[in-house]
Amino acid sequence: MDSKKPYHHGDLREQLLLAGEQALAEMPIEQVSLREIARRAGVSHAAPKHHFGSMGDLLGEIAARGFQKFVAALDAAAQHTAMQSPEGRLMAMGWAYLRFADNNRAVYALMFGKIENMAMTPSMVQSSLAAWTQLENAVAAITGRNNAPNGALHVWSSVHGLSMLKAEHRVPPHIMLHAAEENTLRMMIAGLKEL
Amino acid sequence: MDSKKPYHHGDLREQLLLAGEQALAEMPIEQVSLREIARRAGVSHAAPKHHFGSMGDLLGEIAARGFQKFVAALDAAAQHTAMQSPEGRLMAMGWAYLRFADNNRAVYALMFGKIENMAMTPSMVQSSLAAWTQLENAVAAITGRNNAPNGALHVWSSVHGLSMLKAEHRVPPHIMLHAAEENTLRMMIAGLKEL
DNA sequence: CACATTAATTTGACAACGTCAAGATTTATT
DNA sequence: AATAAATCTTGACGTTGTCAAATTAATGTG
Repeated sequence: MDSKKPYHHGDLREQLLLAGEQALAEMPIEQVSLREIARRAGVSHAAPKHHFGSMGDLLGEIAARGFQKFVAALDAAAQHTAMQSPEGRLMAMGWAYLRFADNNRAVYALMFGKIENMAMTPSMVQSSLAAWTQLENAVAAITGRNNAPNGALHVWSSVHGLSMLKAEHRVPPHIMLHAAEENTLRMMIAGLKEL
Repeated sequence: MDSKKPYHHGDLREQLLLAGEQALAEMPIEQVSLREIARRAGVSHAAPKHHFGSMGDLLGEIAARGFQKFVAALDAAAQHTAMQSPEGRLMAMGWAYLRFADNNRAVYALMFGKIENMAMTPSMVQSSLAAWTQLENAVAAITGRNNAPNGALHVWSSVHGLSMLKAEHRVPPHIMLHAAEENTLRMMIAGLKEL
């Protein structure tokens, strides 16, 4: 059912997702509408109905894809630092997290709840859980398995908070951003060892 | 001009702000509309126009008030722990932060950018800056003045991230929340000392 | 190959939204 | 008391998400 090719025009479902991601990248999130996405895909305003029950379903699917790319990015960072120290690996994952948030602003905002009426698809829950597991593993190498959940929450909070403050331009101008980010990641890891 | 009392019906400006805050507390943020707020205030749908140029201006004012309450809450925590250790004080401020986010979900979301078209009023910028200064002072007592800005960013990131994850229900269910929060705050402070 | 069935898309409608312009109504000023 | 200014209402416009019905194309079946 998923693998079937075009019925009518093309694989509209895929086109809508791409158009949606493109729209999110090009315009402020508040003016990305279902009709705008349909417009970009070159179909009528109600065409999406058959592929996505509601706007929330479409955005939910985009967020789910975002989570997959997100997990992949963290994974790549982990793989790439597989033979470094656990601290070095966590540091790299932290930077990968920050980079992802920077390079996928709108999708990242979507993933973490900027839009209320967004469906939480099973695929999304799964990817989200995968990211946590990934993080707990990286943390466990430093704190041990027992403390991994609490450690992971600490790490996630720190990096996520930093991403959000940056994205919403809430970091005061007198702070030198890049150096401060490095410091924040270092402090985050230092704190981890006192758990 | 601000202190003038009712012209026509009552002080509608104030009523609209109250109705808005009430609406934000009672219904999902995405269905809080200008018309809904006007309805709650018992006036016609276009009545707000004279007091707030746009919906964003109204929400901006609500967010600005939120920031004032926020600063006051942090201040109270700082005062209340004035004779404790700097670490104890920062801990108390962290809990105050988390409590505020819990007790003022929608306003807190507003304050940190959940709604895009929100005006950033001067009063809001000022309160926001005040909160940073407050935090930097509390941090300076631990790290010294020079490191305070970077330390404050670390602290804010950690607590803000935790608040957001909680608010958006992104904390995995296998984590015992209250204890994990306490731990996160402790690790945050421990990291601060390694700056 | 014809014909019925099912899937995909369009068209048109609805209620709700934010905003604007024009009119009505009340308060302030002189 | 008369004029001006401020406040609120009414009605309109274009936009949005969603739904129902009509339309079109692809599939399945004799």
